[in-house]
Order: sequence, then structure tokens, then C-alpha cells
Amino acid sequence: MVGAPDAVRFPGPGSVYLAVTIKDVARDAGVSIATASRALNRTDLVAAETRRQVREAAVRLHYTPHGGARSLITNRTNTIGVLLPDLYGEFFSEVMRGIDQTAQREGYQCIVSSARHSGPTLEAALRAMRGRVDGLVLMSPEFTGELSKRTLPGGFPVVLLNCPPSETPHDSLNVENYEGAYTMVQHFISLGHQRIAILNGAQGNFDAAERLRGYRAALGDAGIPSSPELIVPGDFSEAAGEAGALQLLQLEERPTAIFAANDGMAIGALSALRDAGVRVPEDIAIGGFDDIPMARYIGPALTSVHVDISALGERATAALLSVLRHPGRREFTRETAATTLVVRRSCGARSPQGGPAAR
Amino acid sequence: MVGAPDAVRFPGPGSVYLAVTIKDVARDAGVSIATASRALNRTDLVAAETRRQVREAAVRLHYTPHGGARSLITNRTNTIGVLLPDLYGEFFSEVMRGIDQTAQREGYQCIVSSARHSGPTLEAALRAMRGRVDGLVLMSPEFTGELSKRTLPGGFPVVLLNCPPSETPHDSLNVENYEGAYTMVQHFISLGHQRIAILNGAQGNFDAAERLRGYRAALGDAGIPSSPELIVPGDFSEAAGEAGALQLLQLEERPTAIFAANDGMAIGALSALRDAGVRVPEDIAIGGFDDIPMARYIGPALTSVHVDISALGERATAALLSVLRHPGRREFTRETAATTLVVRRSCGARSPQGGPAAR
DNA sequence: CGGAAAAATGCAAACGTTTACATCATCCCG
DNA sequence: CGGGATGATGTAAACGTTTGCATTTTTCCG
Repeated sequence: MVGAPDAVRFPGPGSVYLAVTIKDVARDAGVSIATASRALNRTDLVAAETRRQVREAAVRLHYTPHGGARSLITNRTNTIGVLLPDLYGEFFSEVMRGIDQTAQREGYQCIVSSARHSGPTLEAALRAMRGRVDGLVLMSPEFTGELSKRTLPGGFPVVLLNCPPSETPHDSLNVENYEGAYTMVQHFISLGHQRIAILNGAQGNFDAAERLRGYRAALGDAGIPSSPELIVPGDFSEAAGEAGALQLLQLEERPTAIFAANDGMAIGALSALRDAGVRVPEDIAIGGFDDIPMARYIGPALTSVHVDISALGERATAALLSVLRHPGRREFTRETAATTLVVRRSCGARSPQGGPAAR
Repeated sequence: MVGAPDAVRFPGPGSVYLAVTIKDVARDAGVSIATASRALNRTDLVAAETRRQVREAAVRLHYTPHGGARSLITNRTNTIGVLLPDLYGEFFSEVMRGIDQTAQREGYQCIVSSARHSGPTLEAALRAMRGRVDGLVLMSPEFTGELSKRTLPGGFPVVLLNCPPSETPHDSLNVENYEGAYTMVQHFISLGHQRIAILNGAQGNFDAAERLRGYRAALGDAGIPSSPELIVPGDFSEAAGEAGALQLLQLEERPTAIFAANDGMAIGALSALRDAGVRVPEDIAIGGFDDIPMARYIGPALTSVHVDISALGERATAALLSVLRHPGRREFTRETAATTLVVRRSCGARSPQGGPAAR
């Protein structure tokens, strides 16, 4: 151990601790900066003994490469940005799990930011990330092609997750919302239900719109007229589910089944019905969407449209990493994630199977 | 609009899109780099007209400052690192929400990483973040002072969230696990319960250990002998709660109350009891810990030890930012987050109040 | 032992910023 | 009209890396 690092980085409002640079390591190991760099990275270009010394010095001095400086020269940050609409509930925690897992496995970090839905904030978040990330996983049901033009440098690698389809040059991955909702409602119909309500998702939300479309189509195809009072607005929150269910209970002619556009609202609705003394599924059947891990544990166990949520994150990230690795390619993929109906007690089907095993 | 950017950054395995630098902006606006930089940052040093031109050029060219280059010279990244033990469930999503919200409000980004619990991976994650962040929020029930020594440069700003207490020079914030558990069990006792079981958290987890300690103390102080078969191991998952409850049902003398060390396990236990035809709270009372947002919506509504989860993230982040802003200071704070018992139906108390209003 | 090839290492440029300092233009006041 | 103060802008150094190229050292073979 030769000398102390030569520079004590001072209270620039960021940090106080003494910054040890590769220069310090080099000096300590008695080699040049270049050799130190090589010894720490592609180990084949340097003599074994030298490498050992450099490594030891690095450990001893607690050397940390300065990510910024490195990315400056290599033109890559090894970081992906993740932009989520908001960080509520189990759904997003699952998506993040998939993203982070995949990114980490491939040696990437994640910068995550959740945008309150307004356009300007989304834009601000996007701006703040540019220059710090190699690519973006963007999950925003309000994302438009126009916004893309305005905020993303042309050709910047982006994967759109659950965004409205647009003609923008990006890869995309979408849940089969329409199909899932259709199947769920069809299932209700096959059980004999005719009066089926929907707790709708947030206004202007693409997923919500698609699920509503599936609901309508299933009714239409079965020749069941849809009645407006059975379509109640919501926002994906438990509270909205509760409120929506109460509203439906007020109707002269109550629905016999309720399709909630996500599990959170289904759970809220279940709670409201329980409080009101309405039996599920005997009096009213309930179905949700997403099949969050908890769905199987609540009472009664929730019938839901299963989405492999963490796989969503994994696939989006994998797609992004693939773009990062093969930058020449200019084909834009449009993937979809299939859904499966998981029948449990809440819908009143006679012999509920378990559905996909829980994680 | 004068010219195209002079450099097309090429497929360094990171990115393809053409990188526009401040140099391009300067040329386009007909000024020097320095003036461009000033116009984009501290606006007072430059003539109004010049500023306008530079700004326009920046917008027109989709200029993005290179975060790395900037941090190189300013010695701050405006980014904080967040290290979470794992990304399961609503708890972490809530914590993240608090962290991200606070960070964003103060102009900081978050790099988040979840570490599988083994020591080496935690260390790797820590290493990967160094040099990219100004400070760290570290949530790891396995974090030890020894590990700190080995991985963190001396004086690096870190806030420990729910970590085992240690003598390391860092700020820390801990939930009052002991007190919360004590209160919960005491509540059971006040309701007349004598045979109270606990579904314990993960082995080696500090929070879990503290909650168990509170459980034991409450029993001891009430003169109730604790019996080993009422202490069942778990890991904070719903599945573990289910399994644990089943195990308790096998006992010759069943418990009359179950304290689950977190809400996830409580929900798993509820599910098991429901399937077994055991009524809650009449036959067995149940209490949880954390009071995740969903706790009030499940059936029966879950009595739980309320923790303001997102506030946990907020406070930790605020503490970190405060350190970043006042680097001279060498006092290390040890904050605790109080808990409150929220009585709902699952514990069988006669007149459950609502507890803190749900968000 | 000589010399060429191979291996190891060093030198220096470059990455995109910010900023201290120097320079230049402008203004104001005597 | 002169000159100092002020304001606007430019020049260049520095931040910590990586890497092409030059240089030195080692190895190997005849």
C-alpha cells in the first residue's frame, strides 16, 4: 500500500467521501493508468502478476469506476430506464420484478420513475432520463405517437409496454385485453348470466378501453343487449371497485355478475358486497382481470383473467436488450401476451379448477 | 436551422441514434460551447436574445445533456440508489412509491435494484451502483456492519431502512416492530385469548426477529407461558401463511388467535382457515402486520399493525437528501417509525373502529 | 547469441460537460 | 471624448475513463 488517494473530493453539494480514481489504483499498483484499466476490464491483455497487483490495489482502496466517465467514452450506460404510470399495487411490483430480474441478469441497471399521468410530467420524466440510459421500457396507457415525436430522439431504443398502438417506430408488447375480457364475459354467459355489469378502468386508459370493448363484443355476440347503467366508471383502485359495486346494488334490477376490469376493483367490489350482505357467487358472481398473486387467497377465491405479470416485464426487457445488442436491425416487433381464464369460486362455476399454479 | 449534428454515434453496442451534443447546439445557435452551456443552465449570465436562440436550437435538435459528462465535472449524479431485498408484494411497491415520489420532487432519479438475499449478490449490487449514485437507500434485513466496511467507501451517504442496528456510520430508520407486535398480542390477550400463535417471518430477518420478541414479551408480561408449538416458521409469503395455519390446525389444542408477522401471511392463513371451515374471528382470531392498503378490503377485514409504508420510503429518502445537501454534518440519526393498531373484524373485537382512513 | 515475433505496458487523445479566466463590446459618467 | 465599470462571450482546462498506437520487454527459434 503506497499512498493515500491524491484528491479529496470536496462538498460539491453531492458527496464528501474521498473519491478514489483509477489513477490512485494505478499509482498504488505501480503501473500506468492504461494498464490499470486493462487489468480491471478485459483481463487477457495484461500479465497475470500485474493483474493481481492492480486488483488488489483496487480492492484495498475501495476503487469504484466512475460510471459517468466510462459511459462518456464507451457510449453506453448499461442502464435502462423504466417509466411506469404509477406505482400502486401488486401489479406494478410484479412487472418491476420481471424487469429488474432480466436486466440484472444481463448486467444492466434500472432507473425507474413513475409519472403522474399528465402529459408534461411524463415528458419531464422522459427528458430527465435521456442521456443516462441506453434504452427505455415505457409503460404508459396515455402514450401517444405525437408525444413520442416531441420527446424521444429519433431511433432511441424504446419498448412500449401496454401502450396504445401507434405508428411510432418502437417495439411493443401488449396484453390481450380484448380477448381476455371477451373470454371472461363469455364464461359468465355460459353460466347463464344475462345481466352482466362491468367495473370499467380509468378514463382514457387504453387497457381499460380494450377490456370494455371485449365486454361489449362478448355481449353482442351472444345477442345480449348492453345496458348503459351496467357500465360503471372506475380507476383500477379498490376504492373505485367498492363504490362501483355499491352503485350497482342501487339499481332496480341488479346485475347477476360483475366483471371488474382489474383485480383491485374486484377486491373492492367483493368487500362492498360482503358488507351489504350479498353472497358471492350465489347472489352475484364476480370476475377480475390480471390474476395478481393474491387473487387466489382472498375469499371467495377470485376468478380472473390470468396475465403472467412478471413475464410481461421480462419480455419487454428482453426485447429492449435485444435491440441494444443488435442496433442495425430496423424491424419493429409487435408482441402480445396471451391471457388465460382462471376459474375459482367467485364466479360460481361448478367445478373450479385451480388454474395455473401460483408462483 | 443550420446543420445536422456532426457526429453519428455508431453502434457501440449501446445505441445507434445520432447523438446531438451541446456542440451541435452551439453551432446551430452560432455561439460558443460555453455560452450554450450557460444559456441552458444558469440563465442570468447570458443575453436574453442569445439565450432564446440557444434554447430554440436545443429544442429543435432534441438536445439531451449527457448525464455522465455532466456528473464527471460537477461530481454529482442527481441519482440515488435504492437497494431492496426483493420486490414482492404490495409492501415494496408502497415503499418505492414513497421513495420515488420524494426523490422526484427534489429532482433526483432512482436506480433501483433488488438483491436476492445472499451476501455476494448484495455486494455485487452495491458495487454496480457505486459511481452512479450520490447516495443509497438500503433496505436489507441482512445487512451487517462487516458488509458495510467491505463494500461502501468510507463516508458514502447511506440511509439504512429496516436494517439490523449496527455501529456503522449511517443514518437509519426502523419500524417499531417490537412495540407493534407487543401491542397486537396484548390486544389479543385483552380480548381473552390465552392460546396465541405466531406465524413467524423469515429466518434471519431482523424485522421478523423483533416481532417475535414483541410477541414473547407480551405473553410473558401477561404471565402466559409460551409454548413452542405455537411458534411456526414462515417467510412472509401468502403460501407460508397458508401452510402455517394448516399446521396449527393439526394441533391437539388449537390456538384461539393467530398473529401473522405480516399481512401476506395473514391473508394466506385466512385462506387456509376458510377452506378448512374454520370461522374467523369466531373460532380463531387473526391479526397481521404492515396494514397494506388491501388489508381493509379482504374478508374479514384484517386487523393489523399499521405502518405508514410509503412514509417509510419518504422519510428515508428525505434523510438521505438531507445528508447530500449538508455533507459536513457528521451526526448520524436513528429514526423509528411508530405503528398503530388498526382493529377490524378479523380479531373479533366488539366494535372495530376503522383505523386510519385508507388512502 | 541474434533477431523477429509476441506479449506487456505506456502515452495521449477523445468522450461531453462545466467553469475560471481572459477578452471584447458596451455603457455611463465626468 | 476618455476611461473605468459592467456585461456578454470565448478559450481552454479539467473531470475519470477507454483505447489506438507506439514503445518496451519478453519469448522463442534458428
